[in-house]
Amino acid sequence: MAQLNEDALRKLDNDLQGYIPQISINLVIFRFNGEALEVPGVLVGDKNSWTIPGGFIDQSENLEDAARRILKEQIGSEKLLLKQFGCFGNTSRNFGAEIENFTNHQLPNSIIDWFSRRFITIGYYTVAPPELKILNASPLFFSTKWVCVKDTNTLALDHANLVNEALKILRSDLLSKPLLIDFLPDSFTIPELQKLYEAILGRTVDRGNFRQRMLKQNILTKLGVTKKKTSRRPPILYTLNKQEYLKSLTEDIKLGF
Amino acid sequence: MAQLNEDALRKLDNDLQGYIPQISINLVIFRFNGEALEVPGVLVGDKNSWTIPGGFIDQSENLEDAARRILKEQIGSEKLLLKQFGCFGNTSRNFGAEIENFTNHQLPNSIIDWFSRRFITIGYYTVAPPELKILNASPLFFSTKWVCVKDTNTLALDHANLVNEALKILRSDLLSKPLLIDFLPDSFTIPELQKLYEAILGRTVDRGNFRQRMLKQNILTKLGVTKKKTSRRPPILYTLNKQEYLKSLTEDIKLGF
DNA sequence: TCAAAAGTGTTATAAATACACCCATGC
DNA sequence: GCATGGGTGTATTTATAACACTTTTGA
Repeated sequence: MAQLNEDALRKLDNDLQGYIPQISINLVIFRFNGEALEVPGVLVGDKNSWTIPGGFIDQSENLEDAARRILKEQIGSEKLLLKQFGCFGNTSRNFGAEIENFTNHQLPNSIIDWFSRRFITIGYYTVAPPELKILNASPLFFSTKWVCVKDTNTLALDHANLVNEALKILRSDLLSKPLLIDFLPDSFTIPELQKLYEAILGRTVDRGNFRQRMLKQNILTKLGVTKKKTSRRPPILYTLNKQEYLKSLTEDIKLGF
Repeated sequence: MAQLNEDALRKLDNDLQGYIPQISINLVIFRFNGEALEVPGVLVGDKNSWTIPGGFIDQSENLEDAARRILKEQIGSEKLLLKQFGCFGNTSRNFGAEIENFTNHQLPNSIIDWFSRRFITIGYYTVAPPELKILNASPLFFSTKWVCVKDTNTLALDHANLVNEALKILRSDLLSKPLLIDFLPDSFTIPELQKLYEAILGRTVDRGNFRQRMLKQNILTKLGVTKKKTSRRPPILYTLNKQEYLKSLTEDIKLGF
C-alpha cells in the first residue's frame, strides 16, 4: 500500500483552514497527442477513483488567481489560456466515495470533514502543449495519467460531464480564442493540423477545403523542409504565424444582415 | 425612514442558517421595452445602493434549482429560459458598503455577519416578457425599478460588469437559444423586431436584409391586421411561429470546410 | 509501377451585403 | 404633394461545400 506523505498532508490540512469551504475549482487541461484530445486524470487514493485535477480558493485570493495557481501546481506553467466554462452544483457533488478510499491511511478528521461536505465547483479549461507533464500536486493523488476525452466516462463524480461541457465551450471558442498557440508544437503539417481540428470538432472535415481555408488565412508560414519518416509523399512543415493568427480571431457572428 | 418588515427579517435570518455561506446567485433579467434592453435594479437599504437581484443556495438544493427559485421569487415566473453566464469572485466582492446602509435599522448581527463576508457569485441571465413586474423579494430591498443596460454603470458592487458579461453571452446565444419567445409580445411588427435585434447586438442592421432574412426563415406568421396609431404607413403585425423558430435554432458554427 | 497520402483546382450553390426603388399614410 | 417610415427587388461579392485531378514517395 502506498504511504501518504506526512509533511504534505500537514500542509494540506493547514491550507484547508484558509480556503473557502464548499467551493472547489476543477481544471480540464486539454492536450492533443497527434491523434486525439486528452485530459489529465489523477488517482485519488488507491482504489481506482480517477478524477480531473482541482483545488480550492483561499479566502484572500481572487477566483481567477486561484485557478491559475492550481494550474501551475498541476503542470508547472501559468502562462496558458485559462477560461471558465461553467459552475456545477448538484447536491450530490461530494467526495464521500473518494474519501472512503483512505480508510486505511489514517487521514486527519479535519480533512475527512472538509471533503465530506457538498461542493460547488467552478470549471476552467486550458490548453497544454503536447510535451507538458502532469505534476503530482496533492498528497491525496496516488498517480496521474492522460485520459482520452472519449474515455472520460470512467471518471468519478460528475467529471465526465465537466469534460464534456469544457469540450463544448472549447469548440465554440475555436474562432475567437487563440487555442492553436498552445495546442500546436513548433512545427507541424497541414494533415496534422486537420487532425487537431477534427479532434476538437468531433467530426471529419474535407481535406481540400480545410487546406485552402488555412492557407488563405495567411496564418501558416512554410518551413523549407518536409517531414521525413513517412512511407508516402512527405508533407510540408509549417509554423504558426502568431501575429496573423491573433488578428484572424473574431467574436463576430454572421447573421446575414 | 422606511421600516423593516420584522416577520420577513426573521424569516431571512432563519433561511440564512440553511444556505451555503460565501456563495451567492445573481440574476440578470433582460427585458425589451420597445426601444432598449432593461434589467431590474433593487434598492438595498435606503441610501441609493442599487444592485441586481440575487439570493443564496440552500444546503439541500441543486444550484440550478436555487437559481430558478430566486427567479420565481423575483418575477413570479419560473418557466423562463435561465442560463448561467459566469462566476465572479474577486476578494473585494462583499456587501460591506450595502450593509452600512442599515445602521439605522437594527439588523440582527447574524445577518450583518453573513453579508460582511466575501462572496463568490454565480451569474444567470434570463429573458422576461415586457409586461412582467419585479416583485419585492427581500426585506432588505426598499424599492425596485427597471434600469436601461446602458445605464448600469451606476450599479453597486461589480454588478455593471455582471450585466455586461451577461449581455455578451446573450449576444452569442442569439442563434442558438430561444430568446425571442420570451422577449417578444404576442404580436409585433418587423421594425419592432429589428429594434430588438439592434438592442441586443448594440449596432444598427440593414433594414432590407433584416426583413428578408426574417421572412425567409419562415418563423413569422402574418396577422391580417396592421398596427394603427402611426402617422406613417402602418406596419404589418406578425406573430412568432414557435415550432419553426425552435427548428431554426442551431449550435453549429460555420468554419468553411 | 502501384498504393496511399499530400497537394491543387474547378464548379455549383448559398449566404452576406449594399443599395435602389416603390408604397401608404397623415399632415 | 411631400416627408417619413414601411415594404420589396436586384445585383455583386464572398463563403460554403462537394469532389476530381495531380504529385510524391517507399515498397
